[in-house]
Amino acid sequence: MSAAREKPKDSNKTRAQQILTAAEAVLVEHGYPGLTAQAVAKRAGVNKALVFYYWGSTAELFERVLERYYARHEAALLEAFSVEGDIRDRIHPIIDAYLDYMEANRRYTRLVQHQVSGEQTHLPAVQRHLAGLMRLSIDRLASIAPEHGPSSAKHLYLSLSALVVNYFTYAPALGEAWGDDPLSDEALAERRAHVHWVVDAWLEHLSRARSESPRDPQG
Amino acid sequence: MSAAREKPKDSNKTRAQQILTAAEAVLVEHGYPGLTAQAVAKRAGVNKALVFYYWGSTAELFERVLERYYARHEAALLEAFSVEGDIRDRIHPIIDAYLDYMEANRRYTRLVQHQVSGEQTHLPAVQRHLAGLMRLSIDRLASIAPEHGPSSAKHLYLSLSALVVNYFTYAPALGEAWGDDPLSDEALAERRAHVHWVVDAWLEHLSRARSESPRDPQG
DNA sequence: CTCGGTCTTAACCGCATGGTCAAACCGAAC
DNA sequence: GTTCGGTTTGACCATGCGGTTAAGACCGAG
Repeated sequence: MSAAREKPKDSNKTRAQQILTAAEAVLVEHGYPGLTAQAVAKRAGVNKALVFYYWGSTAELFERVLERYYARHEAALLEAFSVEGDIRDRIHPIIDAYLDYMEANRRYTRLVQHQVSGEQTHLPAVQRHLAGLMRLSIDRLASIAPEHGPSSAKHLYLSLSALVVNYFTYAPALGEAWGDDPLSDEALAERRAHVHWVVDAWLEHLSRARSESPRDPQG
Repeated sequence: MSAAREKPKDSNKTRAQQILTAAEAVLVEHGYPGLTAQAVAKRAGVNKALVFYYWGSTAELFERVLERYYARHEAALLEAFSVEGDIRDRIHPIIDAYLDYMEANRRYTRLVQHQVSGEQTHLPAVQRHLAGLMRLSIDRLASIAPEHGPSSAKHLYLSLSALVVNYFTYAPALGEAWGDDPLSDEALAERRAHVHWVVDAWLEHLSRARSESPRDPQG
């Protein structure tokens, strides 16, 4: 078995990676229904059969791309949470880091939303990654939110990501309802301020509940 | 032109309405990609060509179903808002009515989410309806939230619907992350309590901001 | 019973899809 | 230069799609 032809003629990437990158581009541009073997092949400048030669099926290809995204997502979240000191003092930088990542991956955001709201076919993959992200966040939020109940960490995490993710999901549809572009720098900054505002409201409400009924920190 | 055959042989519905109902069922069960003429025809127990005879195209069929949903949505929202007195006292019943509707239409919720996060093809319809709903809500929330800024009514509305809608969107994916079924009665009740909790936090934060800087109610 | 419009159907078309395959290509080892 | 094995290709297949069409079934009006 001779080694694979070592000829990185195009940006020193292997053919398989070229195709994966092309798939990524196609996916964020045209969504899951647009992720056809033909489209990927054309984008990568290769024959359609090569897609199957290297990746077996389009479903496999999709899962790999999704895996990439979630790996980055988890890394970003981990890094955001890696601040020191009381989380109450650091929560806003964390939120900012989360928002930064989401803004940078806004097209993925819509894609994942699309996928998770769609068929059950690829649900297991999403499920697996989502569970990891949630466990991670709940763990880090344990010191400021109860484990169970209406103000529990899992609800707060879910709501926070809903706040952020849904904005990008609905952005294209908001064009008419709002006067200006929801994805302009100004609009994004205002949304960011809103998220911070919401988090402040939560923290305030959490601490007030704690001070009013110190016997029952479980909420 | 003689009148259409007045023979409601099957649950006194016209053929066109039977097909529309079938399309609705297919849509909420298999999503937009599953809404094929064949599937609808099979569901309705009629020939495939009939779908086109009555509705022209599958796209047209989809829009009609969506229109139905949004009409109901807007009606539910209007009725929820039709309470009297200070909105601050009535906000919780309103939220409950909103949640009631969403719970009753949870499959639609995922569908709309799926659609709005998908291709641009059917965006205009979603856009039109969404704009109406948003205008309505902002109007009713004007007395408790500023018109612009981070705590403005439009952000609050968007965030509130995100809280509610995303829960159903992600419900299937939450199975692994949470121990119990996110759609069980208990889980739904807890989520409902969470939404109320969030709204309370918002109201508190809003009134505090107002009392702290009464000169600038614009936020 | 016939007429005429409405409804319904099977058969068909063109197209794009995911996926396969055998043959051709090509650099390296001998 | 010839063989060898990984790589690449165009041609091909079955399937399902949206949509059309022409012919017939049905049924009330005359």
